[in-house]
Amino acid sequence: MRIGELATLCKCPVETIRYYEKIGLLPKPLRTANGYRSYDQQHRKWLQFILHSKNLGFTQDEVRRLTEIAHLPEPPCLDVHSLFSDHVLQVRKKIRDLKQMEKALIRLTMKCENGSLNECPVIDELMT
Amino acid sequence: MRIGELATLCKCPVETIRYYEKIGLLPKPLRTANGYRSYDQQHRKWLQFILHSKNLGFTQDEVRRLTEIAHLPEPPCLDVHSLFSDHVLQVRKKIRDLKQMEKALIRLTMKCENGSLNECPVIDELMT
DNA sequence: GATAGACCCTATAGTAACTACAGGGTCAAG
DNA sequence: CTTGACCCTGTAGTTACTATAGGGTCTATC
Repeated sequence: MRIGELATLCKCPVETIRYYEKIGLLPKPLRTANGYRSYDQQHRKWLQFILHSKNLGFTQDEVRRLTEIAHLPEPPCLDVHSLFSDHVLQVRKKIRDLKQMEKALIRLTMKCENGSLNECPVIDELMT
Repeated sequence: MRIGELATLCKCPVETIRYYEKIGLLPKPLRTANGYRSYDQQHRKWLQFILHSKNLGFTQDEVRRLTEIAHLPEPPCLDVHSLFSDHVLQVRKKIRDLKQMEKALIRLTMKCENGSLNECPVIDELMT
């Protein structure tokens, strides 16, 4: 199948597929006589793998490590597990940080009294 | 005061201060005879304002709008309020998305049974 | 046989929000 | 008079793409 078909199948822009190939995340496909990329089902699986990992919030670097593990003949489950549990911790930290942010934002908007004031106390507080 | 002193006062790298000046977030300071930047207390307040806004998760563009409002003679509280409440919604959406992620990650790590398996079912699932 | 339109190709530049050089100048202390 | 800590400008690198320029290919239709 050609790149456009793979793109619609995986709901991923064509440029992104070429990009993943360029940075070595997705294995290079064969080329037809006219130079077009030619993909098979295995490529589809690899791309799916990358996209799902991204969806779970893994960075390019982490995805790279995951794909390296996945390409091994007998992927060691333990390595996958440790990558995942590290990542869960990071995600939890982000959630905590965002909740802090939310609290701070709400505290400040309270000072505004729904924006009914003429002078803005929020700006003053942000400057100090 | 010179850029290094401002940097240590605000706990912000020197390069970042120059960067904020370049993109027009921080007003250009006066220069001493030898070309060094010379900052006063007002600059410190503006920089503080930018840094605090970033800490609350505002993007550069939002910070720009906030600083524009803050630089007005009578900053309209209503505008600040609407920027803040929009932002709270975005933050909440991010929290929801991350919680989804966390759930999916945990469901997958469960499949691993603490990495004790020889074959990795997580990799298989990510490919489909 | 010409041409329009939908594909495909490469290579480069742009985005956010900085950070890290390279290659210089200034100034006070020893 | 030189060492070291500052300061300057300008450019390139980072992440994870997206967009554009400038072309080639293939199929259908007039």
